[in-house]
Amino acid sequence: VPEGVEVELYRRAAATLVGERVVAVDAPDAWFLKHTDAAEVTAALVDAVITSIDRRGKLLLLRLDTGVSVGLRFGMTGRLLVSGPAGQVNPVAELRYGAVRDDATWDRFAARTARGVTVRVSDPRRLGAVELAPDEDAIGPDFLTLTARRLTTSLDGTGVPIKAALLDQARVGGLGNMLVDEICWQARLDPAVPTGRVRASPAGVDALAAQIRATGRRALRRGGSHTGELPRDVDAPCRRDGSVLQRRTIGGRTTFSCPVCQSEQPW
DNA sequence: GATGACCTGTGA
DNA sequence: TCACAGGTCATC
Repeated sequence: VPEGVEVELYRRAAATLVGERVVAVDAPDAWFLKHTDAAEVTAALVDAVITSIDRRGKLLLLRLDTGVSVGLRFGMTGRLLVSGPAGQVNPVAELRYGAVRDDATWDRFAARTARGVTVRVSDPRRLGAVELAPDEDAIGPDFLTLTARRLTTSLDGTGVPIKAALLDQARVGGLGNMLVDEICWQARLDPAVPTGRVRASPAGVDALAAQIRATGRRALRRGGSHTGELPRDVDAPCRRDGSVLQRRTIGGRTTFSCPVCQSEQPW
């Protein structure tokens, strides 16, 4: 599943596109284009030069010399594939999650540059999106550089479970279901604990911010948000104490946690 | 603030 | 055959 970790890997893979002029666009799936259509997105890209490629949370941004930015979202199953003139596919294509096949009917969006580099979004489930000039300010501080100070602001006074707060892209950008479960497990924090209780402890906010950064960096190093130590299996034992993991729905998402080592406030 | 819809491949 | 996966958004 493409969380911020995967999108960061996509960004690095796509860095080869910087400085390239776009010569062709293929946008065969109108449903995938949000607040725009194939003609408009083609007009925005063709003849423009890609000046930089940025990431805000799970949003990938192709910035153009025209001042326009094209936002790519990957939903649950979207992948970014970059291929050079020789046709080789970028290693990002090897990432393991969900479907690993590369079916041409899943192609939702593609752009080709003058030198023959192609960037392509493949998404079987069609939950991703392409958007012109997306609202970048709607995304909170990034999970890889999150400070305790900014996390404190993001956790302002509510009783929502801490997991739901961390999944809220307006509060923290880039975290998805799997990474949040892993972060809570690493922090020995019950994902159901009210956000206000975490915020009330400066030491807790500090530790949580550090854990978010550390877990994010580790997942990045290991190549994906699915590489954590917390098993996502029914009846799987906790790696720390061997307890049978608990499976619940929190924040509308399937949640795994250890009923023993994550049951008490660690701070 | 919680819930369901969106979408469709996957595996039981 | 059908529940299930989960990022995002609309609606309750």
